[in-house]
Amino acid sequence: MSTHDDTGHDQDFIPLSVDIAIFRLNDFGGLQVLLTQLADRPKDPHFPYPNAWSLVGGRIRKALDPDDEAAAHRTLMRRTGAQVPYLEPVRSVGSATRDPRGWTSTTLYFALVGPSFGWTLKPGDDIKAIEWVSINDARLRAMAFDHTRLFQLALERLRNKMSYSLLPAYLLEADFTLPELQKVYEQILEVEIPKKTFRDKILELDGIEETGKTKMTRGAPAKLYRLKPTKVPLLFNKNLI
Amino acid sequence: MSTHDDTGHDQDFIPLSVDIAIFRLNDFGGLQVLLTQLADRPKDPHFPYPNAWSLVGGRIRKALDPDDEAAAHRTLMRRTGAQVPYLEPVRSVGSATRDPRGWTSTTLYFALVGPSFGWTLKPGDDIKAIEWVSINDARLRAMAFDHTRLFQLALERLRNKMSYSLLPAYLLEADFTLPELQKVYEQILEVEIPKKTFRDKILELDGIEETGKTKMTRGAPAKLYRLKPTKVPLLFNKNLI
DNA sequence: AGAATAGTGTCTTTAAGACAATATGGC
DNA sequence: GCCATATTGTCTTAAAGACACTATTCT
Repeated sequence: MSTHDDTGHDQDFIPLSVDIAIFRLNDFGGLQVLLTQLADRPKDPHFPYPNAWSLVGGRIRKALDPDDEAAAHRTLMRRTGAQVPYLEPVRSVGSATRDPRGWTSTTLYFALVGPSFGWTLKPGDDIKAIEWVSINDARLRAMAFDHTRLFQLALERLRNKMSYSLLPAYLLEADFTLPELQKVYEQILEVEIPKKTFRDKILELDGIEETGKTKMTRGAPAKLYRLKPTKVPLLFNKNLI
Repeated sequence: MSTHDDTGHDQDFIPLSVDIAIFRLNDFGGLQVLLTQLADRPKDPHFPYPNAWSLVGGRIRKALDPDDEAAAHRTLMRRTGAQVPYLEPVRSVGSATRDPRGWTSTTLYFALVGPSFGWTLKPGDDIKAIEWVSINDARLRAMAFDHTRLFQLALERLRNKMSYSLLPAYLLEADFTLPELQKVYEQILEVEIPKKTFRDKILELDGIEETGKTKMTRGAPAKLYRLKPTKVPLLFNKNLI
């Protein structure tokens, strides 16, 4: 048996969607996620969550999406008008109960964008508002469908993976300093990391390189680094924290 | 927008399946995975992979499966007649090309079973044979659909996760000794671990407890341990290796 | 000059690993 | 007793962390 079974009953076709937890840092270094507010839909009295907030998401369209990652990119493009630099699948959730109208399945992604991500937030017929929201915002605790749990899964994956990878670099400009990078780790993981240890481990990883430029701050100027052009963000063999 | 979009077109319903990489150890400690051989289906000339080997899998059935994990359990039960002690989702893959007949999506799981997993392998109309196969077996390199890649993803997840968790305990009897556990790590990760380091880290984790019994070997008897009854297999804060 | 921050060096503490010592069974 | 293996203890080495020192820029 496999994916494919011609004995499959017609009634077993299931609506498939993607939902994306897209993260950025606000001007003070706080982590935010992009939420959309579902419209009223007066013409659709069975729509279960009018006015509720949800992650960015949308149905997979066979004709438009060669694969599920393409569906995620298309959905983000539709709402933000820009291409995200980092996108990875977290997991899929399918059940009879996550949508009161019946069996559905969604694939959850998480995305990271830097401060100069060139988005233009685009509501639409089905979306009343779209907004960057702090990860402590109360709206995240009462979202449509199972999106509260999806958001938690995405945040957990982000925290987990950043403790052994250079992922947080995608939340900064392409050129960044080590003190900036350290602050991102400390802010999101809510820990303090000894400066020496942090620098030694990051540099030993050999996943970033000097740009030759420096960035002025209030004190001494800091060297600017960039990610080396590898496909995958480099992984620590031991945890950073 | 969300999982749910009443503007979704009928032609965007997509066949959904689960595929499971179920692992066990053979009598010599080698890792094996359960494969099925797809039947001929002479009545179905469009079936793309007659006689090919594949992971255990099947269509999700709305009427039978409250959620995707239930579908995985039901599919495993159908082929092995037994309940697996450990099952976790790896990721979903959906694309227009993974099945030549059109857009499909599957959720990949991996499962671990111990030596006394009470299975009875059950072929069927659509399955010609079902067999435990060493992870080096050539059939794994030429499976139906994208199952070769799915298998690699599952194996990668297993190797990755066992380096910071007690997962390998699920490949042993409920009561196991530390030398047995160490051999599983070493076998699957293909590394040697210093005995003292291994024991110290495993015990410090506090995820296993002594049963009070011992197991005779060729030399001195070894203490038997069992997993403490926590839901989640305990995670190391630093990698084991 | 003084404040603020970047980057480095040194010493202490902690963890990992090598290796030996002891213990317990089967034969 | 002898062999094989389990389990623990000790010492060495390596990594992590505390902390101080130097360097650079701005005011």
